[in-house]
Amino acid sequence: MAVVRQSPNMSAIAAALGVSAATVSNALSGKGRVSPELADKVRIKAAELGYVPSLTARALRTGRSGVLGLVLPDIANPLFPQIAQAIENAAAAVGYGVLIADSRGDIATQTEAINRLLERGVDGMVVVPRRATRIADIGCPVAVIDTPSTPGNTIAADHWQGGELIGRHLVQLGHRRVLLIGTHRDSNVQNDRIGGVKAGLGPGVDCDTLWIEKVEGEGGEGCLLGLADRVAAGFTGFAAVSDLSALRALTELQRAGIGVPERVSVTGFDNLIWSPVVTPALTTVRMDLATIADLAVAALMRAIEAEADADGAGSGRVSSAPDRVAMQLIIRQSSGPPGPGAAPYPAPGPYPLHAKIPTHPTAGEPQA
Amino acid sequence: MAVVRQSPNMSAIAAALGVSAATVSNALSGKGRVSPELADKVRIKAAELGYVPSLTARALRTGRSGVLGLVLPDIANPLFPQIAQAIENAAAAVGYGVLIADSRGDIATQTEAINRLLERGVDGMVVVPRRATRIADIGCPVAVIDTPSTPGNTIAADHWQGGELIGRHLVQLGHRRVLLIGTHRDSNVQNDRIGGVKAGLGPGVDCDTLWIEKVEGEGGEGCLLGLADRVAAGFTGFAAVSDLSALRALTELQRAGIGVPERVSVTGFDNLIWSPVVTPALTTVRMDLATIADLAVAALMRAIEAEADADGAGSGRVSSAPDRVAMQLIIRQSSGPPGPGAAPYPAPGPYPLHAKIPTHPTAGEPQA
DNA sequence: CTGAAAGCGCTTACAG
DNA sequence: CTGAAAGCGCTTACAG
Repeated sequence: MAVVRQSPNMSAIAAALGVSAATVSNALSGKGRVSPELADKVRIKAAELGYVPSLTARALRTGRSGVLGLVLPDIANPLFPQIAQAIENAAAAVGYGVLIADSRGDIATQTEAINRLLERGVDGMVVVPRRATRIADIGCPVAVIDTPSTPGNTIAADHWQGGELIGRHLVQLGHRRVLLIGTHRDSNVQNDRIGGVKAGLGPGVDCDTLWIEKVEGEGGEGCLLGLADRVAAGFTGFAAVSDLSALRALTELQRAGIGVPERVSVTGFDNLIWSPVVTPALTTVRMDLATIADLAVAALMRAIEAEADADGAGSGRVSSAPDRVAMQLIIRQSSGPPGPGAAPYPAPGPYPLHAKIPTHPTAGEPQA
Repeated sequence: MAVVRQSPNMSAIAAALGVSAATVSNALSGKGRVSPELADKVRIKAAELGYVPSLTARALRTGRSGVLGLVLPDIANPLFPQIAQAIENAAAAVGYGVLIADSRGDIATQTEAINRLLERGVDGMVVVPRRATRIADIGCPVAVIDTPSTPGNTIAADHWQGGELIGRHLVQLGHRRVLLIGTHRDSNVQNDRIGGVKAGLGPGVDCDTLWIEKVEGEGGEGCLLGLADRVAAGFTGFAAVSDLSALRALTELQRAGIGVPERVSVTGFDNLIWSPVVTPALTTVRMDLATIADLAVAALMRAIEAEADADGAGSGRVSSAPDRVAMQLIIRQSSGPPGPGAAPYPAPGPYPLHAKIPTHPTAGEPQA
């Protein structure tokens, strides 16, 4: 029962050329020791035959799989797509593949997920730890993306500095009473962001923090945050520590008839997909995920190299020189001067119509 | 230069027990041919030594990698997390790993992504094709998740039926003039959904379709859809074909001072993360992604088996008996009877305060 | 500059 | 019921 071969192997190329497999290997890997002419012939023949190297065989031989694991705290997190995309790109750029593992927000599952990845022989892994979790030393290099203030962190966005950006922005707008909105008291990311916002606001601003303990759970649905009361109490700035909370705040305020941004400002974090399209568009701050991913992968590559050289298990958390990358403020319409009439905000209407309205839209065919 | 061994191999177990590696293999795989007692001894010794099988070696030997590829049209799609999670879980349940590939919404990149996966030796792949794209036969089994009406589709949510659910809901609420909102004319998914909504609304309802051509591009930001004019023109139902568009519609209407759901209803699609938390919470329809993923993976497993048996390349698109799975309507506050005062919707206030407000919130430490 | 040989860790006919 | 042997496709010292 011969295995179905999808493409020729090195021996086939070697046979076709009357040389040895070792020579084909050397020629293709470009590690020298083969005359330029022969190397060319080999390359040409390989292309001609549609040769695709077996990464599995290479992995078995070299002990390196060429695969990185990505474990995320909660795959349902709206930030996940961006992180996954950034890591996948960074990994692909250095010839690595990415195996995903979902930890479903659960600590036990996170450990299982890591083990599954280990069994599959990943050379290293990127983990975005579930909040309030530390990653133990496992059998391979690990790059942790959390916050700069977390022990064991490898690389992360500078959440504190991002918070400062928001704080300064709000104070410049003239806000003097700001409500911070977070969802998880035990999240390092959120605490850093909140610390940063307060620092950015400075001592002259009165602020309070509202923790929405379970934004997702049953009962979280449709439960209002009491923001209208806050407005009545004099709050004019609402700085959510995530775009999801910001959206929640924005819609609640609008629903209560409170003008954003004429009367109050709302800001978020992370520049999630909806932030540019809601009305008013959400002021937020974004992470440079591409850079973070590049640095995380680079750190992993260094550790993997080192492990191979040192022969000893260089496994463990990996660190890199700059452990934080700056966040960037994106000012949109949801933040403006406090108080009625303070800003010349473009009134809602007339509405520019940028979309075409077909008279006879085409529909797909039903299959029933 | 011995490779760093993280765990003993079969030979080590065999040596420790004075038996052959073949016997260890047979005992561990449970494929019989080993006395129960010996098998037990082997298992115990394996556990004792912390044996972890090398999936790479197994892959090389059997020609099966135990890995599935997942290629997504646009990893930034907010639905991605749910799909990835569902596929990862379904795959893990049958002992498979999942390698991701990002096609960045680009057709050429989609092909590259597929090739990268192929080179890594995936046994099969799940692809959610970019809209208006067909997946050519590649060298391995492929499960396509698109729409039941798309040729080559393996399994998908019944988008048309989901649309019908929305249509019927709106017509029951009394809406007689409905605006459908979509973003991509060439999307089979959106066209099926729109067809379904129209079918559900029936002939008695007047409807029109608004295509927001580039919701993401520059210039899409903050550009209003002219919904207030639509309301003035008598539209009371706004059925978006995605929750993102629904959110856009909802906030635009709110911003214009139009009460949702007292005056108009807004509905979405997909039950994305924000739909339960906005105010008013979004009525939407959800796919049963877990079932879809299970069926896709099961179809792939069958094809992989068949390929091994048939010896010939059974590669190509895979089909399964039921190619569609029903969608489920989730009624929330954003949809209600049309016209002012028609519904006893709970007025915005007094606000129940379900969140605790700490006096001295703890902040993380700045690292500057 | 090129080749023969060994070996990564498994699984699988085949013999005993 | 158990073992010796071959081999998946590579890479890497080591000889020539």
